[in-house]
Amino acid sequence: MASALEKARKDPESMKGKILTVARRIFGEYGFHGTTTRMIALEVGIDISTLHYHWGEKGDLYEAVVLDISKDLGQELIKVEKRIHGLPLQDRLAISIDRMTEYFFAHPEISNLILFRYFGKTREEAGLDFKVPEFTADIARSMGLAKDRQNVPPDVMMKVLGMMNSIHSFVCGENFFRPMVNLDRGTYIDMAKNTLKFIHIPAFTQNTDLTGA
Amino acid sequence: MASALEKARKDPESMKGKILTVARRIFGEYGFHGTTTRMIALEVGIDISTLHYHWGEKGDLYEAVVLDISKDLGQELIKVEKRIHGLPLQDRLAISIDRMTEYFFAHPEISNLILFRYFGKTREEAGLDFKVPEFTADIARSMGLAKDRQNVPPDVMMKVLGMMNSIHSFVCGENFFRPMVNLDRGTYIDMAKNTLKFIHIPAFTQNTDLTGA
DNA sequence: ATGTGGTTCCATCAATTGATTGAATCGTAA
DNA sequence: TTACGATTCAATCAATTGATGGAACCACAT
Repeated sequence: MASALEKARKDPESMKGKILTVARRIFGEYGFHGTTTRMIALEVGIDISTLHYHWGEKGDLYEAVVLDISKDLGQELIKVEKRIHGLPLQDRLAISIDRMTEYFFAHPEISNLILFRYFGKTREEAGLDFKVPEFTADIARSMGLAKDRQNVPPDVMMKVLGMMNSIHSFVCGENFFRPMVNLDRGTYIDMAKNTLKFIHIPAFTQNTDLTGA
Repeated sequence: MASALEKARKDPESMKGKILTVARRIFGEYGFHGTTTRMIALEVGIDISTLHYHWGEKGDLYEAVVLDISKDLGQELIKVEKRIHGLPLQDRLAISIDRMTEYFFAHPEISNLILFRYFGKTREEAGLDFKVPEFTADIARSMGLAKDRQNVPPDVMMKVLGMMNSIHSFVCGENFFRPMVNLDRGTYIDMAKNTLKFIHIPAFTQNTDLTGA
């Protein structure tokens, strides 16, 4: 049933919505196994039975969170795509990196959950995924690096993945990295953006072909 | 007591050593909370009480794993540093990326645990860390991007962090990314290396200064 | 007020999990 | 062989955790 999720997404003030919001954050911070239903319920200020009443078992709530985030991300990607449509590659890259970085820093639980999904195994096999392959191919296409979303060359996929992962890394690693460079949050975000642009734009615009095996 | 760890490191065939080896992998795959002492014991083929006899409580074993990996990584960095000493920047970067990528792909649990350490919260506060700040500063210095390991400029720190994280991402994300690009392991690793060099070398060698706020 | 459907919480359960105890086992030196 | 320390395991405990049942509560139409 996507109806439960749709209702929660449309009415964030409802109990379903409040639980979903908190669950996104807690699952993002602690991962699936590190999160207990009691942690979420406590944060919302409700009993665990209320949580189960609305979302079923823990795994179902987690799937709802993944789906919720996947939808948000998809919407954001469409917005960015419209914004950059028709611009020269250099500008498309710069604007995309700025906006996506801004977006993920505003919603760090998205980056957190995506990285957890990539890297961490769950004891019970997880069925649902983040549509990362589709999103990645879409980004490649909207960047003008591939004609259509099918048949994106592997090296382009790798570059796009590398770029997205770089953003996620700076977002998820903020608690760890920011004390290292001793910057306030705003400056850290700006520096992340500039570093990302500085690093990744040349990778897509330079002509030298080093990617051949 | 570092003596227990030292013994395990010197004699990987000992029970302490076998447990440590398995623990590295399992903790890396499932994270701290996702790993149970029974999973480790089962894999080693022993009883959990034997595991506790050798390593104390779960958190102690995890700390030993972190310390173990930190030492391995430190040794590898020293090797790389010797290898690239005196070479021009371009070569230092290329060789470092090749070797570090090769190394992490050969020991993916190191990348896994580092990323878990960065990104995931543990319910009980973890005391020990990976000496990432020191390592990062060391890398910056050995790259010739800073005079000494103190006072590495923030933008250089960010670039180095970005580079290291990119490597970890390709390593940790292999199970997720490789099916997307449909490559065998060797080709995937080669393409990761080339992509990393292609992306990061220009970031350190080009003159354009985009990092200023 | 009365009933009804939807919601919430208290009490509780079963399974999992980290950890310990005490008995058995093994290697080895006397 | 015997004795002793080190190691291993079966059995067990207490705490945590996911999940449920049933009573209480609430809003609202009749």
